[in-house]
Amino acid sequence: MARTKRVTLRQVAEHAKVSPMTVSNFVNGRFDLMTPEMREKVGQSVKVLNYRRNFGAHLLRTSKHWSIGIIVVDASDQYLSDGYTTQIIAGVSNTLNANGFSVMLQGVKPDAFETSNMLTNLQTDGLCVLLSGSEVQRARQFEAIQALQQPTVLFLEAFEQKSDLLCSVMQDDEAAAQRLARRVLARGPKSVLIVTSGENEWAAVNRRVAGITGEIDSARTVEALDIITAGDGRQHDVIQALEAYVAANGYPSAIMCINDEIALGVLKALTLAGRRVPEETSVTGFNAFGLHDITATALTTMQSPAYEMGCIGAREVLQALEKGAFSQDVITLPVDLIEGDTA
Amino acid sequence: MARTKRVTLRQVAEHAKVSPMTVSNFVNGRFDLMTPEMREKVGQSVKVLNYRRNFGAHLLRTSKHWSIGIIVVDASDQYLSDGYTTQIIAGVSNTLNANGFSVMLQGVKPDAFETSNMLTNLQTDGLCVLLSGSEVQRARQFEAIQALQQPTVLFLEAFEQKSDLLCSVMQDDEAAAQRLARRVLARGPKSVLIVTSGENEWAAVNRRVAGITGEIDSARTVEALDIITAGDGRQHDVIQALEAYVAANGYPSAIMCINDEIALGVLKALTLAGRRVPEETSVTGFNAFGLHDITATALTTMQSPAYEMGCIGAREVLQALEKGAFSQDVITLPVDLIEGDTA
DNA sequence: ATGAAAGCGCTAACAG
DNA sequence: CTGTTAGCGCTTTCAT
Repeated sequence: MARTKRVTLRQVAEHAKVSPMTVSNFVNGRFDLMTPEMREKVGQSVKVLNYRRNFGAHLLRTSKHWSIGIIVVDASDQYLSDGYTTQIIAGVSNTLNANGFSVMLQGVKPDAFETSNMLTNLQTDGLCVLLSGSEVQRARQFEAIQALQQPTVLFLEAFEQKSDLLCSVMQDDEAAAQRLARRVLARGPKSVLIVTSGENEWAAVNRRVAGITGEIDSARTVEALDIITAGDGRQHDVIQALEAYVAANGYPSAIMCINDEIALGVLKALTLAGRRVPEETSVTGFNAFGLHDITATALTTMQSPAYEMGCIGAREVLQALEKGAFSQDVITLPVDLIEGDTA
Repeated sequence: MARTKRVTLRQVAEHAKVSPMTVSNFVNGRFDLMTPEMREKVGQSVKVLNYRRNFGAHLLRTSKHWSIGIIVVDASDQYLSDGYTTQIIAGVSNTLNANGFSVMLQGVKPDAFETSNMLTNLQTDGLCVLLSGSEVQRARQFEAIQALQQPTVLFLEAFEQKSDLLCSVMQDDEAAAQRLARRVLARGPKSVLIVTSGENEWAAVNRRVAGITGEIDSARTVEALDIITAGDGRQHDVIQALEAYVAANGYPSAIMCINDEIALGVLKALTLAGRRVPEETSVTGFNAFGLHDITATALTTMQSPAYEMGCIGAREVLQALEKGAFSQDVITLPVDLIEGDTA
């Protein structure tokens, strides 16, 4: 790594024949502390020498990292395979980058959270976190975050315990699930099957299930309501789980899936079995990620404001860093219904 | 941000009643420079005081950031919407994190590359880059990278100009395209249509087109070979572009799409038009991202080793940082055929 | 409006 | 094996 040594502030000062302090002021935009000629002169030298401040020295002095960490807790190495996650990250990173902050990204397994180098190295000013795992694991993750004493935005999840350093940004999963359930109920289904997956246990998934079952229970028109977990939620598992269910119980009149990927798997299984959708069995997804209309019959699903959530979360961290407090404890965004043809 | 001041190395030294240097040695794992008792004593103090080294001071002294930047050049804000990209990033970040490095991520518009804060702030030891844009733009991006003098891994792209600081990690798009074309040619199509998109101009796309056309030309069995560009490659554009083409030329006997998303759009259009696949028209995709078998007839496509490419690229940067040179200029990985039912 | 002095927390180099 | 010295490049503070 024989990199040529970088130009220092002092060298610029010598070049411009001023004191280092004036150069520092120039670099930091404090132009009111110098005459226009001075400013011009120093500006020239900075440009000529291609000066860039040494980040380490700056950091040592100011202890501001200008960096926000994004931690994605996921059971799989492929922690960016979910469109929901990536949209949030895109929103967060674009907003932060536009404000001069850099973004550190790390995917972590649920039980490795506390020991991840994002948490141990502490090179950030704040955090954005997507938790997952069992309730116990999530609680431990939550504790680890609190111990850091950094302003943190928690996506998709809110904890009882409030703090000035914590802000939750979520979508209204329960209301969305209710909305979707109402749409399904309009067809007067006798039986409803909910399909979830066990790969990642998101708090949001529980809220969706709660929303659906609540709405169905209070309607009192559905005779049978079952819930199955389809392995890790991929194609193969979904089809297999559905086949097993159908073999024992016959086809339900409606299948509500906890996300679009599962719904597409269900849709395929039904199509292959020659079952008409939605006439014989209606199907719904959740959290459209751009491929809901890829099938011949477009999937009925919910459109989450993921990118926007990312932007909002990022703005909240920035505000917390600037003003010392988030604007709110919990920010909940509405979810839109995509009126497809499967329910 | 009234954060309690962090414990310093000096304080640990006082607590353990040793010199700061010994603590430093302890923290940096140089245990051979101290007696076991010393090591034990310092270890206790470090744990009791919950000491963590000040990153700024460490950086100022060593000028090692322990950080690698990933830059994704994309025309859209949604720079993480492509499964190919996200798999590469997952591979890169997991590998780097496992080796104690953190990862900085930034999405950049093609013409904002040089001014992105990743390039101007220079807080990284090395870079991993996914370029896109017109040839002129990509050339400019390439120049900007060279100016940084940091070891850089270029994904999906290789430039003429070689350098010790540069390494390309790619998949063999041309060979893969040829392989796929041979599969298509086996059905003896009279006419072939290639569908690309204009959203991002990846160098890889050009190689795929070259592979397909080369194979078809040399076979001399196809009467008509056309290429169309379907807007930004989304559903709507694809269907519209295909309809326009068909209205003018009729249905081709084979449609080869430059990626899976386009292929799924084509598949939908054909299904809706009642055209049988692959009997009347065969269809192929490229770069399967997990949804190739979501449709009733599984898509014939190519499986790229994206995650692995990410891991390999990351290992190369690490090696370049350690030993001062990459293992190779260009690393090319093979692409596997996924034998679906659409071609 | 400009400059000089001091020190942030750490580690390389050397002395004991 | 342990300690001392010096200084990385910058900015805060205070003096001019």
